[in-house]
Amino acid sequence: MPEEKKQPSSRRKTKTDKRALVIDGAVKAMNAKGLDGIHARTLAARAGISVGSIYNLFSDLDELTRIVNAQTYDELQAVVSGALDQARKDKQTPREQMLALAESYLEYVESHQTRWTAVLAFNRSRTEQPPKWYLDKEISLFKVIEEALKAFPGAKENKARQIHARALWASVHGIVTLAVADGFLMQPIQNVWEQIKIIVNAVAASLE
Amino acid sequence: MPEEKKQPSSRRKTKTDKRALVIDGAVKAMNAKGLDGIHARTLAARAGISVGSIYNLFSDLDELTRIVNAQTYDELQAVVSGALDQARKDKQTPREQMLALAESYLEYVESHQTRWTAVLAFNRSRTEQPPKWYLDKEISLFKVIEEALKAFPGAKENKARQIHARALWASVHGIVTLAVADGFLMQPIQNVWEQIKIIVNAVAASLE
DNA sequence: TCCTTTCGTGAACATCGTTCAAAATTATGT
DNA sequence: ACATAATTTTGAACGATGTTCACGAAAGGA
Repeated sequence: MPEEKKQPSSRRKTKTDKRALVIDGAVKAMNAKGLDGIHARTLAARAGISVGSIYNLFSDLDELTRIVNAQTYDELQAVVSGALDQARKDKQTPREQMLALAESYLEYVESHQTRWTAVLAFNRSRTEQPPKWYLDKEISLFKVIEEALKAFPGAKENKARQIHARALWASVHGIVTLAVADGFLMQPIQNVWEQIKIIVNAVAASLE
Repeated sequence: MPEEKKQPSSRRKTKTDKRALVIDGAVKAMNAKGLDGIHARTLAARAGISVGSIYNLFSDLDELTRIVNAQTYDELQAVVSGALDQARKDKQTPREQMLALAESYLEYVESHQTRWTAVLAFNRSRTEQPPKWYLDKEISLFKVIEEALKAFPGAKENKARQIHARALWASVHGIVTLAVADGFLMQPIQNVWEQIKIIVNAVAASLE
């Protein structure tokens, strides 16, 4: 019989406070220096606690990093689904809605390069399966595209729509990612946007 | 006036030999464990030399890693351009040629997952600009697609062809990469192939 | 107040990439 | 052949890193 965990009010509060403090510092460090900013001793010092306490608040640095990345995912998610809502309100065509979606993604990544590349670099560096709640962040991002696809006549069937959504998402993601990898040096943002239009327009045409 | 460097025959030979030995071990370690297999002490031991000698043969581990990755690039390059040559010999349509190209890429990555994810993870983890010879490996891979695009009527102009090539390459890359990220678990290879066909067919249709 | 439970601490451990002074080896000059 | 110079090899040592853990402090419940 599993006993109920008692939650000492005052102590619990200070604990979540410290967690929030560390997370806040980690977000700032991530914004400034990407993954290289995430170090146990540094973050502990900035939060005014000891190294060991980091491991009382988080199981390891990976968990902390995932929490920070989750915030980035949430932010991006808000931007992207906000763009879709706006496009719908403006009575844009399905194709225009899809383009608006992709554009919002490109804009977000371009103006948050350090944070976003940190997310991608971290995801690639970890070989083990990420926890479910973390995976869901990715998936819900991709669900927005699937939602936008429903407006197309040629994507009525569920299975086909899923595949198309995945293909579109992965493509736009690939284009943006390749561009941000060299800091939009070889590929100025105008070129990137043209590439996105080529793919989205081509796929949209096949669905109209 | 810079004097010519004399190259003592016997010594120089053993030096390149050791380099090759270390590289060979690094390739094997990379195949087996990805980036986690690349460690100075381990590689030194396997090559029968001391830790310090690694730094006599290479400036640092990054250089060694890039050399290993370059071999992977070369291998992939051979596979992909071989696929294009074959498709041309078989008198396939431009669209079929493009599909053959993408398929060869997917097949290579699927059967060399560890090595390929290591390449991508490494490229992302380094923030500094990679050396030119390393960048060229990426570029020459992308040139193959540009070459295949020349067969399309709608891609006669240079500028447009470059953008299309980049868009196609980045898209296929994105699709494959996203799939290999979770080891083809969520996305079985059949799905991945369907996604590729959607993109390539859509773009091909817009160029015919 | 005393006991139990929880939490915070920082020294300690293992491992990493990298450096460097000394030793070993090889080339060069006579 | 020998001595000297140049080069290479070595492994101990350095500074960081993530993580652990025994111990002491703090807080809760009786």
